[in-house]
Amino acid sequence: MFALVDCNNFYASCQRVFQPQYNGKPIVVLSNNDGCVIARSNEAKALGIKMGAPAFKFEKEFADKGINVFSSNYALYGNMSSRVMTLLSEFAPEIEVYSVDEAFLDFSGFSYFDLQAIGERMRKVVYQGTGIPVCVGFAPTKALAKAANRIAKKFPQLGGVYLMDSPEKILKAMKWLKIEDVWGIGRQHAIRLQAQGVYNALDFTMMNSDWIKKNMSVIGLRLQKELSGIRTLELEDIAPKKSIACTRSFDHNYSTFDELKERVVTYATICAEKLRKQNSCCNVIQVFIHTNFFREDQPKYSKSITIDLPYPTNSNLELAKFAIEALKRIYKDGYSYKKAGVIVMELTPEIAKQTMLFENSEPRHLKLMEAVDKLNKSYGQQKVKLAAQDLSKTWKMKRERLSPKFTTDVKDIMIIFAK
DNA sequence: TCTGGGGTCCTAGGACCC
DNA sequence: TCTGGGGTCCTAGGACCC
Repeated sequence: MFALVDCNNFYASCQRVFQPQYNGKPIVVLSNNDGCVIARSNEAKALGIKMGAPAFKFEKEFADKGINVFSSNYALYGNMSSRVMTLLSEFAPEIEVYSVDEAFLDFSGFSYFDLQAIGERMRKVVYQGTGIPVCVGFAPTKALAKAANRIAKKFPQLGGVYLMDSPEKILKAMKWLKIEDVWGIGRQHAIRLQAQGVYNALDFTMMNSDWIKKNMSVIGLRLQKELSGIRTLELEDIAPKKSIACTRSFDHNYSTFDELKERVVTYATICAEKLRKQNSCCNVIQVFIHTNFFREDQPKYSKSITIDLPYPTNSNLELAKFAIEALKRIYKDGYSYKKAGVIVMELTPEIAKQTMLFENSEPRHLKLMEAVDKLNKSYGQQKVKLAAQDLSKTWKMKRERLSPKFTTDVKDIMIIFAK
């Protein structure tokens, strides 16, 4: 059996851990720039707040309904996530951290154990150790464990744990699970499947597999097997990333090359830093810029460019240089830009860099970057910058309702007075 | 005024090779 | 009248996930 453990309304729950006055109250968490809703507590869901709702359109509704709004605080969520995962990893020999708020655990060989009891114990231990509520679904395949978890979440009377351990239970669940809620079926596939008369997971398992292969590729076929109880997916190891990105919307429109250059250079250095963290170099860099897609009253422009690098690198200086080069080739005067991004691809291990015929094959700026990373680690992100990042400018993301970083910043650690 | 960010995988079709 | 066959690699685009 696999278990899928998923944190309930994760970001919203993180906000509550150190601010228990919001327990039982509706809260939402906004994306970067306080853009749109990306997490909701159950109370907020019940009040009809939709995922992805743009915050500025719902200001009034938030106020009227007494919904508490938070800017996203990724430092807090990341740290809470690793605490949850550490606790979970004690329960099974293998764990796959599938995302920031969920993990698969492999319980094969546990046939003489009481999985229901183990599930309940996981919930208790995680809640006690972190304050984060989780739900647990057990099933013979990963796709079914996803379904079991959904059932544990949807039916509170189950106590947060659902053990899908018999063909009857699987059948019942597959009848209940709507096709659009199946893990791996997105909007497009759901529409096409419904047109074929497939409305739930059971219909899908009984479907002609030629149609599935043709319209959903081998991924669809695998999913069909998974839902029929045939195991095709195993736990996956943590692999180094194949691409790394840093993309951001701006708090207001930018129109000059220099403003964009400052942003793009900063994004490039962030990519470089992430590369060094996983000991990779990149061989390709992509830069894009675009105007605000939502504005009908402004001229639209969107362009991206991909550049092959002459040598693999993870140096801030090198990547900044190539990013500026790329930006020069796509920047056009006369537009108001809303977003830019840098993506690095074709990653290779730092040690396996190809020796160059005409270039010095020594990895560039290795020592320098090591020093930069050390300084930034001690004194804070982006403390050491490139001159092209315009030191006088302090670029700010809109984060008007940011909570303290309760667990990752000494200044924000709570002080408790005991009488 | 104000609408997120970061990933993965698969396929078809074109270019190219011998 | 007649114009091969068998491959590989790369890219763009589409789908999905959190």
